[in-house]
Amino acid sequence: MEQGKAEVLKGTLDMLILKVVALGPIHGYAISQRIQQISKDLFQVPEGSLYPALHRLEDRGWLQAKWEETETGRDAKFYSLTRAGKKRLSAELVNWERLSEAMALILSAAE
Amino acid sequence: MEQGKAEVLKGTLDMLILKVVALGPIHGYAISQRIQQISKDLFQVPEGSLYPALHRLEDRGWLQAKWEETETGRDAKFYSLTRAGKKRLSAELVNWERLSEAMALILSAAE
DNA sequence: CTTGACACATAGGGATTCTATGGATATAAG
DNA sequence: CTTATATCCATAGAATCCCTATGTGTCAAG
Repeated sequence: MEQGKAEVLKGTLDMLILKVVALGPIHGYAISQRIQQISKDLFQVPEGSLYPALHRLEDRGWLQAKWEETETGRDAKFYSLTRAGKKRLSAELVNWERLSEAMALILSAAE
Repeated sequence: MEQGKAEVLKGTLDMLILKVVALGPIHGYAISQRIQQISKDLFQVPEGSLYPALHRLEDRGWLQAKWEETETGRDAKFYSLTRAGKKRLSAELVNWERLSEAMALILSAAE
């Protein structure tokens, strides 16, 4: 509720991760930074939320990971979307549209 | 994810209830129907979610309740916003704006 | 007289996320 | 050199929020 940092809306973290990974292979730590950056510093994704989510998405077959080196020579787990992950993302995007439109209907309702 | 009924976005139920109550005094059962109706039948609010939420909002001082008769002669608990509830709602609306804009930023991000 | 709508309520559990903590490596600061 | 900061991964435990399932009672319709 405060001005400044905020948590991601519950239930949307998976979709946000899938979307960022869809922009190109990327490792976990960078995903969280990217979300923060694109959201203009609004959303924080703590590592205790991020990594369990990544494992969940991998377990469900939406992400695949392989260890590679970053530009700076560090080892990092790079994630990319599977075919199922792409389908899942697109379904989640469609669903988000419906839900946020319904939200708008209610929040703009007048007596 | 399916077409048809959906759950409310997690974390938004309190705001939706406050908003509907802000339209005028209304009892619990009708709140859930109203949310469903305004959302064009998308959102379902099961009673097991609704009533605990109403009690929570009352405990926090955002809603006040009194027993009255409905048009059809039944007893029902009519809720209205307290002053604190109005402030809370308006804060939640502002916050929702910020969050959904940040969501849009990420979901429309291109490489 | 039984089914369905109305109206309230709670217990118990599931899913998701957070806080707290841990480890390891690189780089910059002092 | 040593310390702090940033990078990168990970898990345990708790908190939050919501749902399913169940229960009570009333009223109207058939």
